[in-house]
Amino acid sequence: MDYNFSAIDSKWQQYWKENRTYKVDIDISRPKFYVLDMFPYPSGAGLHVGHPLGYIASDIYSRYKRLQGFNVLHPMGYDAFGLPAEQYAIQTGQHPAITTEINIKRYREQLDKIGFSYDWDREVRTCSPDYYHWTQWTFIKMFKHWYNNTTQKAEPIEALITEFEKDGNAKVNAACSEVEPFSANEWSSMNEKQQQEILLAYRLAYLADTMVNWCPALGTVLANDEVKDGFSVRGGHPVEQRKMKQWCLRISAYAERLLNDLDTLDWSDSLKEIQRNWIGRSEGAEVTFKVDGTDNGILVFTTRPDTIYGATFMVLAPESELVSELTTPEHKQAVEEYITMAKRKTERERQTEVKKVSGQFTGSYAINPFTEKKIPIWISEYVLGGYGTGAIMAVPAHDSRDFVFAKTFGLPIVQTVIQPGETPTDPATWTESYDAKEGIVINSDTFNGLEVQEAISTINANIEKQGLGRYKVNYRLRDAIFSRQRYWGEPFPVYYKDGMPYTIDEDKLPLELPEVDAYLPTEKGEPPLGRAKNWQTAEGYPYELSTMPGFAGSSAYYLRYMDPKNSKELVSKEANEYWENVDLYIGGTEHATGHLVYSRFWNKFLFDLGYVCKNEPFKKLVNQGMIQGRSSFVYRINPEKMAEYVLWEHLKDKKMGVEFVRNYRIGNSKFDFFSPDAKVLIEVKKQQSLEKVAEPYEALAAEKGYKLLLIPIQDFMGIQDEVLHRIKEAIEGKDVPAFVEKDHIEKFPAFVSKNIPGREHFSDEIHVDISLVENDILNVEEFRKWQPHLSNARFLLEDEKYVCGWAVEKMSKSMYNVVNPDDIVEKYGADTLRIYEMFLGPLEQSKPWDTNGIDGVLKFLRRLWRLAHDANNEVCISNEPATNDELKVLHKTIKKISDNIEKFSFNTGVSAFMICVNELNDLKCNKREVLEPLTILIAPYAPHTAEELWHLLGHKESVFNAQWPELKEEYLVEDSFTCPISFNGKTRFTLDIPLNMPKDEVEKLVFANEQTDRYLHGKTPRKVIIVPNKIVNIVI
RNA sequence: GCGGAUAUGGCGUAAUUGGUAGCCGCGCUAGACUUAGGAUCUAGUGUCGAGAGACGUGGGGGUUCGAGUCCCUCUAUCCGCACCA
Repeated sequence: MDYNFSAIDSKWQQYWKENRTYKVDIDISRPKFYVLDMFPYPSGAGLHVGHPLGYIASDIYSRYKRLQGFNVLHPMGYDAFGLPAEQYAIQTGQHPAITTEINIKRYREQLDKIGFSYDWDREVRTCSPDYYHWTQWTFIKMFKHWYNNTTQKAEPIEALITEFEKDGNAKVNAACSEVEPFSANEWSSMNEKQQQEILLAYRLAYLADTMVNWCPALGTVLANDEVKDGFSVRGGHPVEQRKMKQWCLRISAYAERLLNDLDTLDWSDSLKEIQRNWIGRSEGAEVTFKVDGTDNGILVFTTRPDTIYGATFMVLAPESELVSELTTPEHKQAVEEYITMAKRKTERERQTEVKKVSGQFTGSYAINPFTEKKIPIWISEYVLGGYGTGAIMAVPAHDSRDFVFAKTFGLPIVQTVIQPGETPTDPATWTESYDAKEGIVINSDTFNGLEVQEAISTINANIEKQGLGRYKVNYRLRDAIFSRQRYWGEPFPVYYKDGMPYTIDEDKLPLELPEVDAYLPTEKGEPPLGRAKNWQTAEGYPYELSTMPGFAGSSAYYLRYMDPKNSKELVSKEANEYWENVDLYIGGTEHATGHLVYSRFWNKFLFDLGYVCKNEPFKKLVNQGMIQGRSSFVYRINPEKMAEYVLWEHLKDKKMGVEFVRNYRIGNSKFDFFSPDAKVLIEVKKQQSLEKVAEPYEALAAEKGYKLLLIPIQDFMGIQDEVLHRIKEAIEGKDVPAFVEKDHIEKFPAFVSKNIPGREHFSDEIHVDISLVENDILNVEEFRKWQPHLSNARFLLEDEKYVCGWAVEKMSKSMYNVVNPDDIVEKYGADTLRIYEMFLGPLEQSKPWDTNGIDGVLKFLRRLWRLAHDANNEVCISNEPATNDELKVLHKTIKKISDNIEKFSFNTGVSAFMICVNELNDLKCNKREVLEPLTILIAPYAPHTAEELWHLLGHKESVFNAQWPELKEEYLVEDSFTCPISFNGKTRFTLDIPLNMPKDEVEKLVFANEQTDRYLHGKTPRKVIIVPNKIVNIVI
């Protein structure tokens, strides 16, 4: 039988399904291994060849681990709540659940065709009530816990109440929103609403007025990682800042643990760096500056207490609550105008205006606690309300932003740090500030002469001693905003009583998403859930109308896979203690600051509560690169540009005998061409435009005594000769009609091949579906059928072919460059697709999809197949013992393949297989002793082919129940080494030298060789370097 | 602006981690077989040179017996963050 991949694919996919080959259960007799893919959002577009890249890699790894005796958990599911399904629902009225179901079905079909080893019995969908039951449950737990900074963990809210009843909140060291101090007595005298309000400030899931990213087009708020450059990541709609009451998760409480525990993870440095950046830890001091003439103070955060003597003014964020209090009557109007202006700006505008300096003086002054000088208090947008204390001490000499601000508003600049050995200059003459954190302190009283680092700690200590402030660590990480004004998400298990939120009882979970008549906001502007009937508790308390964001469902899915059918718990203790956490997680970098932060937080919270046994969810993480598309372009002729270009090419070289100029002006009228000698004006335009200008142009020409040629460009291609003829006649003084006959009025879209000269001057680049293009040559007939308006398309060819342009871009529907894996599987088979994707290059690297070379992979699989078949394609396997040469090839391959899989170097693995098959081919080896282990080796890469070969070798069970072949080093040992002999570092020839030969003998051997004399050129070597079993280098 | 990564034949890439640069595949050239086919097989293929040989891992410099690999510097591309005090 020939290598019939489609028959093999379907046969074994069927077999795996029927025999539940990939079903896994807890088995304490075997070590576990958990391999996880980032589950996909099932979009309407289906999978493209980029999606499976990571799945194939993790599948290879899973199968490899299984063959090594591990009990491998390798599940898959769907991140099924999300915007696109909802947008589609708004447009069509179809329930998102239906759309999602259809898409999931399609995804599943596509995934099945590639032959993954998922245990589909463990599938999860974030949108199914059995699943979001536990998302809601976790939310309730967060609502009922607070973060104790002293113990560094989440603790039950009841413990906090007990503490309040005993001592008030004075001794509580919590990560919380701002709360006024109160005593035990005050606590007991509060009514329930007041108490709830205080507790809300402590809860890990809390409701608060926050500045949010509001996207008017989507009608919802977005998380920071859902916004990029002031536009929504999904849809690209503008985003603005707005203050709204929202659910938030106090993820900032975990900032330090999220940061520190990064060190324990086997993730790439770049990814860890992105997370460190996102968490953004900075050490410094919190210092209070007294407001002049009052008892109030302004608290600021600074990382540079060493420069406090250089603080010559203060700046508040415009949204700071202190502003109204500090603004004096004469500055009130200007300040208020400034604040209104700042509020109106969208995130986008703020970002583009980063370099612009703006601000207003409040009229008030503060006292610098060290210099005791009066310094003015300003407000400016460059100080952010959400970071630090929303106020800064400005040190213009040593901070570039403060410097620009001081320069703009003429504020004083005082230098307090200098590079050793330099003499101070007047800061007013500087062009930029000295920001570096190194040097010697000056102008700072008793601290003069200290080195910056010493000064920071000394002044810090001084601040604490004087009671001005304290050492403080700040994080950039903000709490996660957790409400979305959408329909297609998890409902909050929350109802409102007396305006305060309460969670429903856990035994009432899941709180199922209600039906609505439309997926749009209500007339009152409430979220879509406002349309649901009876959306309230049995007692009549209204439920929350927002739903949870996308990351809610994806934050703990890896836990649910461990025990997906459990209706009593998120995950049983037994399952969690067996599977622990994810050993290998593969996915894209796009989740670096979103999902991967939220998941870690979520896991740490559950860890604090004792529901999970591991502190971190994902031990090792590998980011696969993106597979980009290779778009093809056709060049549509722009008739106006074309006509001008072609004419100009003729006119500029005096081909007409007279000189022409381009773009000639008479008054306000512009003509395309003019010849002063022949007194001819030429204008090229669309017929309709010409008719409009004909009259005034004729008048103008008549007035000057010029001849006027108005040339319509409709289908210019067909009338070039005619046009040129008319111009010639005009130049020669013959009387010519102003209009060329309109004999080509039909609209023929015309396209020009890529390498036609001047193409870039007269055509527009248009994406063309890549299925119409092969090797950059356009299939002209198919192209005409592609879209109705192209049926009459005409082409300017080169060598009778239409050559397309191309570019590497993101794979997307709109660029017509999407490659569907189904097509590749159909044409080449699943195993070829799998191997080819791995062969493309290193897993982490982004690369364009390019099928050049896929034939090589198919050829390789055929050659492998033929090792076990004779010339007539009959199975032919020898039971003779293998020769040493054959065993050497095999064991070399065992070593390489194992090493490469461990290192995730799948591309070099493929290369090793190719070498192996080539060598076995040369040896004409069809021995069972070699082919059997080889089949196991290749099974992770090419599971279908391997199963079939395994079967042909006489086995009844799946190859995945076999054992990974054992490496026998003894077959790899060589007795001699081909040693390069180099002169001055340049290799000249090689010598076979017995392994481990003593150095002096090697030297003798080398100098006994006549080739050595040739390269010595009669000179005596100055030095001979012999690195045993590596190289010999002779220095002359 | 800050941070990270990358740069090797015509193309995708490889190099035991400082030791023969270009493995494997594509493409290309030539040949074989053939009821010419986008099948299969064989040989060749970094550049210059008839040859000996010289040159060659983005550019320049350095360390070293020896550098694609280490150090300095510049350039280009990609990615992340971006008024974070």
